[in-house]
Amino acid sequence: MTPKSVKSTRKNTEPKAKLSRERVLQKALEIADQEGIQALTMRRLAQELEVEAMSLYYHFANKDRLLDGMIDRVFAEIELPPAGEWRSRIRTRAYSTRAALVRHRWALGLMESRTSPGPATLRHHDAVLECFRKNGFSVAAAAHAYSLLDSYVYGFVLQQINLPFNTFEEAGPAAESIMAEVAAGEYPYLVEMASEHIFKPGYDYAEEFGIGLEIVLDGLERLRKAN
Amino acid sequence: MTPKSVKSTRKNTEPKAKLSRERVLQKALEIADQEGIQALTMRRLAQELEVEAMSLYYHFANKDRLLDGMIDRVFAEIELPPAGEWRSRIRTRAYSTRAALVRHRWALGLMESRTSPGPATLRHHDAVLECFRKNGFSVAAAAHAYSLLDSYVYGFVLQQINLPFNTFEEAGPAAESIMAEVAAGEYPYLVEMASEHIFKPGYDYAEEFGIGLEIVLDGLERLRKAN
DNA sequence: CAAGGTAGCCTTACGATGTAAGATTGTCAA
DNA sequence: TTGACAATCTTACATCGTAAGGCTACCTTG
Repeated sequence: MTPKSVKSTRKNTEPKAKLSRERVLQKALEIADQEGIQALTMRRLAQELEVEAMSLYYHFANKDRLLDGMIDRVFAEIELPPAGEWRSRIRTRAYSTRAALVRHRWALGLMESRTSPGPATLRHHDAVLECFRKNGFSVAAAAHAYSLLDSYVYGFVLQQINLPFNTFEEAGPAAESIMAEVAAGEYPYLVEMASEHIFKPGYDYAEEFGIGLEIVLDGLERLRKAN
Repeated sequence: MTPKSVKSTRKNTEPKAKLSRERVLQKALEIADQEGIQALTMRRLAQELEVEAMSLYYHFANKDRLLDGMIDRVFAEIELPPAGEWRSRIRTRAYSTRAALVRHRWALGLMESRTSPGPATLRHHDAVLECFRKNGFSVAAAAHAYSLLDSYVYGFVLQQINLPFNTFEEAGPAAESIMAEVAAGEYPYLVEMASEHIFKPGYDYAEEFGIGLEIVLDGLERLRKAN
């Protein structure tokens, strides 16, 4: 099947690596990661792969299927430690999920509207459920736990991505334009929060993640015991 | 061609309502709510307003500014009860937020990439912070609380929207195609969850919301006491 | 070997989209 | 009357996803 032998005889110019689902997905991820999802057009993607746009349609029915595939790749990056205490395994998974979604900032926005999960996604969900079920969670409790956990993780990333800045250091320029609207005295509590908490050296919103996560994990523990 | 050569100051037989930021936003919400955000094009919007597409650009610099305005309208719909115990006020707000985001399913997807909050958004955040600060939350605790609370709410809605179905009743048709992929025995815990919990009469994922929310509120209470 | 099938990529074309540039009109103050 | 400004329209263009079909090299089958 693999035409390894390039016996094209004469004038076989150069490489022209063959197209494949994987190669297309790989390049699509690169473009979206580096330049944003709006930079990912079929023509642009094809160009980077040294092909014409319509060639992509041999491997993907349409752009939506391509996006589905990209989402599945992101889920494949999320790791669930194979062994250990359930709480630390779930914690690791939560951090891993956040890392993947921040690494691929376009992924969350794509999840809305995309309702057909790929194999990596299904496999992942199954593994998490297994972790719950084998550690004292009833079926119902596992459902509650999963819902709470993922809601928190997804929601946190959504907010983190929307933030105009993450750390105090990079806030500098943005801070002024924001404060300009805000400082008129209309939003006293936002001003308080900004000046006394957020606009302080060393502040990093990402660190909030761990605080909320431990609270969520405590909640999961109670779900586990309750049933 | 437009026979609107109205004599002068007198209003004619309802000739043509004037365009305005508010009227444009209103119609944009209607279209997006009823037919999805992809149906909202400048031409379509203009048509519904009985106007040409380019006329919209007098009121909005570009489509992104229009979308910003729409998001702000959604935030304006979220209510925070003006009085009462903090826990019940925050609970009400959480339900109200979820309702608004489900009513306008396109809103969450738009929030990614939109980083300039409108006045209603700022006002809303300010009111919530006030509620925390006046009820024993330190500045830091209020920051943690807000992060956790909104992460949960946004994340839950994100999942709810992505679900192919919400209740058992509407699951019927979709269930089969899903189970077809899944039933091969590769995902035993997903199958268990589906058959023993989700695919049961009366199941409604939306009800999970309250369960997780109370756990989150318990967490907030502990944040409040801790500092 | 020839004949035909098929996998994989390309060419051309079309309708839809956001919006730049500038023309046109209605209204009102001077 | 004039002129200015606010609000809307006309025209045009680059870019997008993708439908329809063509081309070519390889493989199978006789």
